[in-house]
Amino acid sequence: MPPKTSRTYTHPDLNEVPLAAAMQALADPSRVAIVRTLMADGGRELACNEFDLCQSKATISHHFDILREAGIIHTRTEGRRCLSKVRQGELEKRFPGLLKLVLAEEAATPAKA
Amino acid sequence: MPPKTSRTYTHPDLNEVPLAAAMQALADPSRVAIVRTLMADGGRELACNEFDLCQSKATISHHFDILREAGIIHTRTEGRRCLSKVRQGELEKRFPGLLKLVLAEEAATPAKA
DNA sequence: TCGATTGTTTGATGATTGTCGAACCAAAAC
DNA sequence: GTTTTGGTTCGACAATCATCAAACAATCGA
Repeated sequence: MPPKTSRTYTHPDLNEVPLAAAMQALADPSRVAIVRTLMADGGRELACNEFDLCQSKATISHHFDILREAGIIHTRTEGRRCLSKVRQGELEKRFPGLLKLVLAEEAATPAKA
Repeated sequence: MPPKTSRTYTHPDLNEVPLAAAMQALADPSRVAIVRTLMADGGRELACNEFDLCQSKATISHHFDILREAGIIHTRTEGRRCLSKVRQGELEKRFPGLLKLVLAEEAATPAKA
């Protein structure tokens, strides 16, 4: 039986998302860490509490909001968990190479960053 | 005879610039407009007052600072003008595809952006 | 039904960012 | 030498952003 009032998330049409919004979302270290963790092993779906972020639950929730609103991740609820994954295909189509840049940067990041 | 104390600008080694800094710099509409104007006709060098930005001189100076510090543009003085151009080659090498994304976005920008 | 878990929302705080006018500096034009 | 022009710096302000504690909501487990 479907849940009564379970959370549903709205996801923008990526064609409606400006590049600046995606860049703004990916300019924050915490959000980049989220995306990289999701993209490990080719891409997977993870729940909010499966990240090693050392931040409050409110902050993490906030960051997932921003990534969702920028069209970078897709989120669905399963029981009391919310599961998110990167919208790889659509993202690549809308912003070719952006995700690759972000993933490549992990290896290239200067020590002081 | 070389000028006494003419402005000289320092430019970061692009290998020292994190992707997040470049993205942050390019997430602002004014700075993106600057980059696009510089890149029109394949790339050119322009002075600060050759942009149609409708902002105060202090604000424009501020935006050029950020682009320079993010390693996106190179600036030199010529008389009382400062001339800037996009560091295309180095930028493409360090962040492959980033500039292309920014330039492609102009055509693709949703009406409401 | 109650307790635990996952996640959201609210309101607040501090930091960061974009903006500007005014004052200032350097070079060119007169 | 003075005026004009291009650009920088300073200090201030408003907006935005990242952060959190506390309270709350929905679901699962006992």
